[in-house]
Amino acid sequence: MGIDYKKDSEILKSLGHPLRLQIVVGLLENDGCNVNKMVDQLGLPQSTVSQNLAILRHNGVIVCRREGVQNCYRIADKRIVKIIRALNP
Amino acid sequence: MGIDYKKDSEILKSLGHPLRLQIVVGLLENDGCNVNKMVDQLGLPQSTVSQNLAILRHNGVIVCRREGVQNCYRIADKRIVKIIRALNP
DNA sequence: CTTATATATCGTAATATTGTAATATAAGGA
DNA sequence: TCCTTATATTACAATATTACGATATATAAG
Repeated sequence: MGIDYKKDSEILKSLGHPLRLQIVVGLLENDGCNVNKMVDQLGLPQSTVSQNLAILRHNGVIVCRREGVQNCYRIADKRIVKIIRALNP
Repeated sequence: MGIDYKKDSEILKSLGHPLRLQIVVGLLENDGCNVNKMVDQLGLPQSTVSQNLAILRHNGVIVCRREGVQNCYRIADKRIVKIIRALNP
């Protein structure tokens, strides 16, 4: 079996959006973050941030863990970290 | 100065399409390829391949060198190679 | 049970991307 | 110059993505 171009390209497409890339880079620098903290930092509507988090989540770029009332987001795996690091050598 | 999210995300967006990812992976394995060879291998209309090559070219993912009547395409730089490699560890 | 807080999802108009046929351009040979 | 080959660009309908307000859901406290 070779490479799954469809699945792999979906990961890259998820990262291929300035806001989503900024979110993921932020999670790389500051591991574990809830939605409202991101909303404050980014200065965008909560629904916009939440919708883009959902896209990243559905494509396996980030994972979400409930912590009481809040949702704590983190980068899903090392592959994502490597892609981001490869971008800025 | 920090990261240029817009520019970086455009690189990832270019790669975030199954055909374009396949083209770039192909160029990684088989450095230097002209358009008709890709058209034959991919079995898609020449205009589709050419248009997607243009997207990759405009975003700095690949470069093009004239060789007589043909155009020889290659991966633009090491960053792209690293991103592709990071995807399949 | 009501309220407050945190977050997700829905609805939708604006915009962007897609695939492909048709057409244009560029180079080399007859 | 005219023809052929290789490739790029254009035009456009179909489809997908976008941002965001409105609304829904979930949890905890009172």
